[in-house]
Amino acid sequence: MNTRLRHDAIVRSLRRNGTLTVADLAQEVGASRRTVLRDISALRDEGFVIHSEPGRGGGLQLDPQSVQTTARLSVAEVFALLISVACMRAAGNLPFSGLADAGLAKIERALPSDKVRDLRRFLDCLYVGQLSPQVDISDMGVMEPALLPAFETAFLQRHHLGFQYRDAKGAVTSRIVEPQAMLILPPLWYLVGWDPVREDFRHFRMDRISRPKYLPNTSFRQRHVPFEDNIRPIRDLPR
Amino acid sequence: MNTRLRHDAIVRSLRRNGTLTVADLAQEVGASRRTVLRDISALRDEGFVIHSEPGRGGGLQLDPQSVQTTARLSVAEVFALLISVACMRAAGNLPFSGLADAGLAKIERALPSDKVRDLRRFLDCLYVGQLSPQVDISDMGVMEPALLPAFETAFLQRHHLGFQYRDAKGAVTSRIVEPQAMLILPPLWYLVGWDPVREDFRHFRMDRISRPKYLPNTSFRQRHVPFEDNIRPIRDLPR
DNA sequence: TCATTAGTGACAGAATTTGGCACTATTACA
DNA sequence: TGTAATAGTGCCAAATTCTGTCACTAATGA
Repeated sequence: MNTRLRHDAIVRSLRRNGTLTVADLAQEVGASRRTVLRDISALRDEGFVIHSEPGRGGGLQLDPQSVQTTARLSVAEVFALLISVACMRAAGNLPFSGLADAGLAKIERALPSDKVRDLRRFLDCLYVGQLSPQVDISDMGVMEPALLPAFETAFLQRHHLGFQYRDAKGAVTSRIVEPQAMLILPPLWYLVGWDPVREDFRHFRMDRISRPKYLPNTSFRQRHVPFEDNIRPIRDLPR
Repeated sequence: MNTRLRHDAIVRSLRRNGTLTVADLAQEVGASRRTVLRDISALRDEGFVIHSEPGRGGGLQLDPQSVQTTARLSVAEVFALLISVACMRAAGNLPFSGLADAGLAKIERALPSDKVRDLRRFLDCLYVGQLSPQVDISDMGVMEPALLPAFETAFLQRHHLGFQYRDAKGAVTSRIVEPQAMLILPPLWYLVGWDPVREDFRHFRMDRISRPKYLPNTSFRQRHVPFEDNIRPIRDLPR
């Protein structure tokens, strides 16, 4: 039996049985008493809280609050979680956000630092407002999955972003803008872009954008976007 | 050097240098070419996408999108993340939720199954409505951190829940209820409880509850709560 | 006082990992 | 076309790590 598998088996067994002696555990996982003790020591090093009592009637007990889990997450998945929690927090008075932050901070800490820097730069351009205007939900489209990656790339690389836009009357036009920010007024998301042809800022409802595509042959110098006071970036992240 | 450490070193090195040959990597991490090749194979098994080109000028290249991170999360932290994403999804048309779900599903899969069962039972009692009534945000209090754990325990163990409640006029009363559900109408959260004294359901704004405490000496048989059609449980979770 | 339990240290044997080597397949370049 | 450079595989012995055994200490309850 693999060391890792044995560690898992020990944690499971402790969770199931409450209190166990080292000898019991050794029999259960099919290893020697010495090995189990070494495993317990390793688990404690990894952050599991295991109480122990020597003497008659003693044994080991796992603190259930310390039960932990691991998972390998890709950068995109971490990013999605990050946004979810940041929005939740920015959007209102929500419980758990402290705990969720703690969890995210742990995940984030494990990411390579340049990726974190990119994530933060990207989050700098996300703004959240207090409440959405009253919206007919049935009218809402679905945001294209490709939109966010395209926006992220265009924003970070300072490239122009092209797309098809369907306005409130249903008319479709082709647009090319310099992406400046994203504005979240739940449940609506807006893309804020500088339109170099019209020489003005424009807000686009993100569920009305289709076929987004960044244009790698173009580039621009980033500007600051003037936003109202009650809109704040969701920059305010764990740690 | 530990196998795990070497794997991390290889990933870091590939990220930093873009393209590297196996020989370069071997020198960098201080291991033999054969060992590095074995490590690459192991990393691929773990989900890292590593492109390779044989022949002159070839080498290895790590797909940056596949960079992964691990973290150990406690059950409470996973729970908090779970709620965040579930609420986000229930509250409206949001991007990323697919990705966030995928990340959460990975985390959840690694949890002990009895904990997952508890989480799901608890989430069954959470309901989310479409939009909040217009609320004076400045009037909103802060939810007590102890409230959720107390509610969770009371709900799962079917114990009564006692607390102090401050109504809209500011009058404070002591309440004891059988917790039935939680209702989320962002940004407000409500506790739905059966009041055995008044023999009726009562809704309590959670930011007006203080000193929550479950009463382990009491118990009750759980009832179904009649809810309107436009309120749906946020049960609809990853996987 | 005694049986029972956690915990430590040392050491030999078991198991796993590592390095070296010979090999194949692929590619760029002269 | 030939040659050097590269990824990748299989095999085996050496190096390293892990495991079990044993002897021990300390703490606890009966």
